[in-house]
Amino acid sequence: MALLRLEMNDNLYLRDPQDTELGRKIITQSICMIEEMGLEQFTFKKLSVEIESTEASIYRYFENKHRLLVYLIAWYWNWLEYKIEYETNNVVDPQERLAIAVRLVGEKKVADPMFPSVDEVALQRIVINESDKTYHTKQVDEDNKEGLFRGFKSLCKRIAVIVLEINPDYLYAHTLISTMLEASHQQVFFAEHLPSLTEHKAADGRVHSENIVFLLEMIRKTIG
Amino acid sequence: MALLRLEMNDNLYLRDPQDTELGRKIITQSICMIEEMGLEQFTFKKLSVEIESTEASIYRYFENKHRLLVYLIAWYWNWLEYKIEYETNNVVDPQERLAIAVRLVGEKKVADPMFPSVDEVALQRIVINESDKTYHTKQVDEDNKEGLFRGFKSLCKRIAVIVLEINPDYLYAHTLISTMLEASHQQVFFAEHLPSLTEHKAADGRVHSENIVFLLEMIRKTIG
DNA sequence: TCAACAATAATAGTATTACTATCATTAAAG
DNA sequence: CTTTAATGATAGTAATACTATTATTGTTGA
Repeated sequence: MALLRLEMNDNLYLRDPQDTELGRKIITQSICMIEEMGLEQFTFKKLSVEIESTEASIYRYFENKHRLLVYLIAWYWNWLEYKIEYETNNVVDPQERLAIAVRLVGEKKVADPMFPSVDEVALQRIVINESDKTYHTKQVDEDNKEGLFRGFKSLCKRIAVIVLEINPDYLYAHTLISTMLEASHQQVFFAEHLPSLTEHKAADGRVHSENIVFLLEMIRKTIG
Repeated sequence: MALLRLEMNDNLYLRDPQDTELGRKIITQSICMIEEMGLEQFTFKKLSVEIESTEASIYRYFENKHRLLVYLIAWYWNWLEYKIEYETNNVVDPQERLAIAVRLVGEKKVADPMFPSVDEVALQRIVINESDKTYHTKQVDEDNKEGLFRGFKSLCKRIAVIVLEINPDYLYAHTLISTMLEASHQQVFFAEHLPSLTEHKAADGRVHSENIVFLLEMIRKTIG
């Protein structure tokens, strides 16, 4: 199987981590550590110890840990969009394409052999736990100008377009889809930590399948 | 007009800030500062300078700045629930009660003279920008056990009950309402900072009214 | 009226974090 | 085989998130 590389916005990094051994180690190990200890406990110092490198070297790849997080999350959305594109290709019925997209967004991910340096399972957990922190900052607007959130916006648009194909008169396609994208991880978090906020059950992977049903039904009924 | 005091969970603070002059100054000034500079830039040191007190004194009220944020957000949800209770009292039609609740959740807030030490306008901005940070931490579960999120959960339940009155067979009442509560501030944030994610327009207070229309319609159609 | 008690102020100090800077070493490319 | 790019080693800084100690003030109630 040929190895792919997702095209990432230049501004996400100082030096492209996909280019070097050290870069890939940064990605692999940071995913592992952020998932385990959470973003706040994670530091470049700790990471440098794990990968047997130095803080200074990591700083040559990413300006700071926020940028690294944004990179990881952006990678996830790019990957998801690629998968959606791939799996909806040649599917003519927009209802069916919508169902595929929602399933791909909501399902529990498994490792993708196409990208051996990325643990997609752990990365999805990071998205569930930390992704909102990428834009809830004082510098959102500058970060946005630099295109750091293009992945998420592009994914939202792609699904919104399907919605508009189904019902061209629906006024809130992007609003609805960004709401559902957020709910796709928020509800998993709620099921695990604040279960009274949702009917979904965290046990096994039930949350994901229940959530897919919920989200798809919500979209279909809402757009009529 | 009689001054009220919202009943807050004891675990939210070390010493009740509503009891003392200094406590109220902490609340008033921290709302102002967090809104202005964002949670990350905000520190107890800076706050102590503004209120002409000391870090140590503030630490006698709140364990740390995260707890202070949780307190403020909890206050907001308690306040909202109180308003909903008040305004839906004696309204028999559940559809009408739902509409009132969604309007109160989504509308742009104005200062409530009942609580002079709280700037509700600024506090709503904090909810929009920072509220997700209250639970996206490693200690969610302990915090939740201490009841720190009771306000939000209680509000969610109250509206979910209305949904179930309208359609007792709907399976995802809490899921849908927690989704809509999140969307109620997320969409405002998007309109202001990532406008391609939403049809809502940030100009004036349009986001709020457009969002109310969107959210109510989404709920109504989804529950059938 | 005074004692004692609670709240706060003043001050200092610590460990950790999030960097920045400098210079030495290694590895790869021309 | 030399130049240069990447990395390593090491050091240092300002800010943060606290904790601790002692002094001062203001209130209460005996």
